[in-house]
Amino acid sequence: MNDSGHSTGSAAGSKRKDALRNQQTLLDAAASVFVTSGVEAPVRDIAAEAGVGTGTIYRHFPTRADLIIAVYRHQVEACAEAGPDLLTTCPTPHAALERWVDLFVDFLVTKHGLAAVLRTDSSGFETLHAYFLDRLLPVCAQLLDAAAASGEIRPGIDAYQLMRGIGNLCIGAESDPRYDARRLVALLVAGLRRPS
Amino acid sequence: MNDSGHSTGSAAGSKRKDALRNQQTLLDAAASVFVTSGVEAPVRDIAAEAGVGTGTIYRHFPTRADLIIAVYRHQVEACAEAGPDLLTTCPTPHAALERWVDLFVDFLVTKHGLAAVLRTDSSGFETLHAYFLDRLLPVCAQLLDAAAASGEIRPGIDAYQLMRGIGNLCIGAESDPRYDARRLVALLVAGLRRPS
DNA sequence: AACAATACGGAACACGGTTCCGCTTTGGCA
DNA sequence: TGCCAAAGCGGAACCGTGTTCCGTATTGTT
Repeated sequence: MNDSGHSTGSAAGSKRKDALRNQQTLLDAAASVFVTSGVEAPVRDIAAEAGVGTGTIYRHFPTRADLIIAVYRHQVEACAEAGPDLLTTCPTPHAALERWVDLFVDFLVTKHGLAAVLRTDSSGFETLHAYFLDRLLPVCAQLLDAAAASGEIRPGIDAYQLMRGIGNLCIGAESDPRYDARRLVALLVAGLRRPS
Repeated sequence: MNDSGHSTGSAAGSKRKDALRNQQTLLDAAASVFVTSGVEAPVRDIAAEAGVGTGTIYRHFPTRADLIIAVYRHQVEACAEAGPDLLTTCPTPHAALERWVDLFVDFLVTKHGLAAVLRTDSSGFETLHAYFLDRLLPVCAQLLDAAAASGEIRPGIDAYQLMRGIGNLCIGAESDPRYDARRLVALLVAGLRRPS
């Protein structure tokens, strides 16, 4: 309890106030750059936007992926928390699954290039991949299980595959007007339904 | 009419024989490296494997993507030509579509990292993207049209979206045992069926 | 055999992530 | 208030890629 009690949301135990200020500046700058140039914007651009050196970024965020995580943590949390809510709100588990997938897809498609960074390979982004999985996989699994338990969907696809499939389908969706990721994902989720 | 009329198969109008030999050596080396290290192997590795300098690669293939195209041209052609055949061989157009998609997916999944390189972005690979589209899109469209004409599938997804969706679903499939791209693609294609 | 055209090798460049280190700022303490 | 060690900072430097450039070697024609 040594600081005045306001935290920036993340685990900000750092001591010096200029460091804290810079951390926030960086998050803002990154968010701004991500919006205009996409998630794959060069670190140097973010540093420039924040008016700091590149070293500063790496002291606060061990790797580019960690910065991305930090920027989108709130939204990922929101997405994760929405899962259980939808399950109680929606008429059927499958409907809840559909809604949740919509949320997830909107999130991915909205953030320029985020989806492309979720795939297993693309070195340097294991952290990001792991974070998304850690946080969202259980939620997706819960929805999937509920839908399975209610007999609405056929088995054979687990939450991991579904999430990777959705993530993959969203790649490049924002930069190609001819490609509608939402529709394809919807098709996929519809395909989960029991044929009966 | 100055040359003796033997060509290596591709548009090889180049004159000097060492150049032709090197071109073939490069194709073989590239094919070999792609198998062991994936399509994203560094140009220098391919040059080393072929025992030539990097400059030589770029004289024969303007860009890395062109080398990839050259290596896989045969298989892409085969895939393209299989389309019409399947249409006459299979009992229904939808079955033909399924078979063809299987072929395409096998091709993508087999070649380490090829799928990842088909997306619209990933600068430097526009050539490859364009080639795949030019060659395979008409085939896919023909199959899709036939299936639509026979009333087996519902409209709303065009060939372009289907191909991009399939390509995306195949990304990373070879490096992740927990992910079965074939199954997801099958789900997608199954989802095209008319609900009735 | 000589020479011009062609091709070659690999150093050099552009660009992106990441590391390193000398300098600056901060904040506790006298 | 002034001092100083610790914490933080900037950005040059490093590494790995794709790509370009140019001096040199090879080819084949006269």
